[in-house]
Amino acid sequence: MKYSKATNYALHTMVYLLTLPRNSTIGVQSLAEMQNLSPTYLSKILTKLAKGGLIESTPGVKGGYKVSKPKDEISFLDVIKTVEGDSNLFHCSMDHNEGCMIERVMTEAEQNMKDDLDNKFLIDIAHDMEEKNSNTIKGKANEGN
Amino acid sequence: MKYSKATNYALHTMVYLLTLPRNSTIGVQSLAEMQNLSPTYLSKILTKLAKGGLIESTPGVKGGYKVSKPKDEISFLDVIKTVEGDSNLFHCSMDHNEGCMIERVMTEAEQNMKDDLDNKFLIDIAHDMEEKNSNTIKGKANEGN
DNA sequence: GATATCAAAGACTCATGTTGTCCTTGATTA
DNA sequence: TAATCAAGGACAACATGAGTCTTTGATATC
Ligand code: SF4
Ligand code: SF4
Repeated sequence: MKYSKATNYALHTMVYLLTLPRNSTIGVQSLAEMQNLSPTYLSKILTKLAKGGLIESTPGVKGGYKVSKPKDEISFLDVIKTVEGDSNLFHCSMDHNEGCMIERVMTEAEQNMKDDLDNKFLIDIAHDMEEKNSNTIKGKANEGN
Repeated sequence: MKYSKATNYALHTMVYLLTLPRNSTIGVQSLAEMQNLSPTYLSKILTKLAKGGLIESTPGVKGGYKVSKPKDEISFLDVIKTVEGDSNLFHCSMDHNEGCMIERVMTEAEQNMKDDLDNKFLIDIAHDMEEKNSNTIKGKANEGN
């Protein structure tokens, strides 16, 4: 019962993408270097994020990734749901499920967490990181046209 | 990122134990039968619950398990923490952890879930199950002396 | 049009954790 | 002493996560 590392990578990548100027892109190569992990693995995660509509990718020489939503609308939950999936933490396989109290309590509690995560936005983290940009991750992005 | 089956088993077992009359015990054999699972596996879970102080076990012929706390004080969180462990869902291995915003957001959200789970008590589920005791699990307990 | 640069995707391996079994040990009651 | 209970270690089976390698396909630049 833990968040996967992929979620961690996804969050950091998204935060970094939010610090980039509008219309500039950055490749998976650079993104992977910053976090010291394999480009191919990160690529799979980014593909997920792209399919989830959070980022978009352009192939080719000056290609790369950039966010594809208004920067202030991307919540933690958006990222987590995309990477981890959006099924419930607790689910019972039994079929007499009619108004099961246990499942209900568990799901309601989980919803509290999700509600909170849906109200925390990555842009705030990005701003915070930019302020104390001392030891934060850095990379070179492609200039936007 | 899911609750383990062990948590499910633990919750159901605890709920059932709460329906038993004071000072009566029931063996892992019967408990396992009700839930259609192996006694030895359930035994490990129950041992965890025992070490966590939620239940206590007495060996020997008329032995078995019974709750070892006031029945109305056992929360969902008590059980979950004992089975799943109480570490955080999100944890970053980096050491520049000084006031990390990401981890903070994630942990705070998790805390909301935990707070809720700590305010939901198993005894209420047990009462609810007793009311509509139609299709609920049943077993024979040892009479209390 | 050839080439370099990018993402996407499938197949695969490796690590880890969950789930479960088997067998032994040890305590308690009858 | 024998039957009945839990505790625990060792192990196997399985699922999932984590990561690598390689191929394919799209795009821009020259
Ligand atoms: S009571 Fe609820 S959690 Fe338990 S077996 Fe039935 S549906 Fe599943
Ligand atoms: S910013 Fe926070 S979550 Fe990210 S690497 Fe640093 S400590 Fe970990």
